Amino acid sequence: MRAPTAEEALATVEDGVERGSLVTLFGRCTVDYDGRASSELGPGDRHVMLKPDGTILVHTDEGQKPVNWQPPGCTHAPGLTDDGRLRVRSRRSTPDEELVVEFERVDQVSAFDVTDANDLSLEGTEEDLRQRILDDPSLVEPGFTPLATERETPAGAVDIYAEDADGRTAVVELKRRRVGPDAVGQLDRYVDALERSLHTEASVRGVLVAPSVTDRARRLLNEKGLEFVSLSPP
Amino acid sequence: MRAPTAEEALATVEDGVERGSLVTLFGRCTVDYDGRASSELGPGDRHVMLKPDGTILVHTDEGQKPVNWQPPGCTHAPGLTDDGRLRVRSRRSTPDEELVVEFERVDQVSAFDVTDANDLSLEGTEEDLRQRILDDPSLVEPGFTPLATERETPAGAVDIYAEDADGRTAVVELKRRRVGPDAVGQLDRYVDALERSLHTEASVRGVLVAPSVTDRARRLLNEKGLEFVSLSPP
DNA sequence: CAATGGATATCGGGC
DNA sequence: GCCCGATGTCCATTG
Repeated sequence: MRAPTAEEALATVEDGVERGSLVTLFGRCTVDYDGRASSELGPGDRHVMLKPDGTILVHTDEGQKPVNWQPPGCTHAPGLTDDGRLRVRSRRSTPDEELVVEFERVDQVSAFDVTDANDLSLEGTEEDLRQRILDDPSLVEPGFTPLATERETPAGAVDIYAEDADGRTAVVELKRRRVGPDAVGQLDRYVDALERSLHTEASVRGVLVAPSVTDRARRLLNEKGLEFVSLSPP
Repeated sequence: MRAPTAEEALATVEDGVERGSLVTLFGRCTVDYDGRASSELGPGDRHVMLKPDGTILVHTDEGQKPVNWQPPGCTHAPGLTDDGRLRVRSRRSTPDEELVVEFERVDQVSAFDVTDANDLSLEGTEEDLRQRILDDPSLVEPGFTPLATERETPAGAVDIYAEDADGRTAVVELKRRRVGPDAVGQLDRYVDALERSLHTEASVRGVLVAPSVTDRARRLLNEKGLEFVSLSPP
């Protein structure tokens, strides 16, 4: 298939953006970004995708993440440079950001009409782990009784607010996968905030529920007097 | 351009994967994922990208993130289903994961040879903020003297380990953008660990350096006796 | 709008 | 390979 001229490519991009198509480009280009940070990328062969929601993605041959991008909400402004090259500017505000892709050569340009009514069904999330515990609280420990989920504290909402067999208040922090020190700090903040806000004599138990913990997280749990229960999403 | 048959598409994908090209597909497909979590996605029009490093990305018309994906390191296994449809399986181990894309219809298939020697130059990172402080420590406060970066503590490496004008030890945690409670917890862990490991009488100062903090983070800083200095990456 | 925390996070560096 | 923290994180949810 013959490579398009800059003018032909521009026409396809303009029409595709106008019509709400998903537009793709492949060719040799440079990329400049300026916004929350700023970056420059010299010439190379890359794949560029413009989505009708304002997303732009620039992919190289490596990595899952685009080498440059803009999130949804941008306005795509295709055009020609003074020396007749295809250029796409994607701009947004809050924050003020712009991505500019300039093509030395366009190998292919395509526009696709997308019909996608289907939603992703995903299993194995933290929400699934929470439901597993609510369905059978004894998985945490015998006599464990959840009282609320997402209960607000001055430090934020706790995943599960509960009472143990002895009537002591307990806070559960859930993680769908193996956890490090961050999750311990998070749980500690909740326990601390709850003990202050309840201004009760008895201390509040903090329980981290996750498949496993790292050594350092385990040490932090011990230091802070927090507990760990091993449990995975269903 | 005529849409390829499943056999034609398969030949292009097989050849492209074999040759180390970047392969793209557009068409109506279903997607199944099983691994760290699992998901199903019913039929819809999507863009699929196979990278030579083993990445696979499935994009809909919305969002910056692919609706399904596999990170680098997968083996792409294109083939035909029993009823003659194009199917691409991408598999990896550690963790054991598989993504399967099955096409009801292929509108376009392409294979691109990618030459990209250029590296991204990025400015405005936490590293840039650190350099800014090392170049002029008085930006933190008069008499501030950095002694080490990435100094190890039992809780992890601190961004900047320093001494203030009075000879007190100080720990700096850097963030390139506005911070929430998690950064305060991180700084607190470092201060705590250092005070223990130095077993010194004098307490260690903890200083959070970032453009700004949220209300809750500010409250946490006060509770913990930690400090904040407003500073942005250059 | 900002804020908060989850994510199949991804990515890179260190060990 | 695991661990740990940064990320232009993105993203949904909530106020």
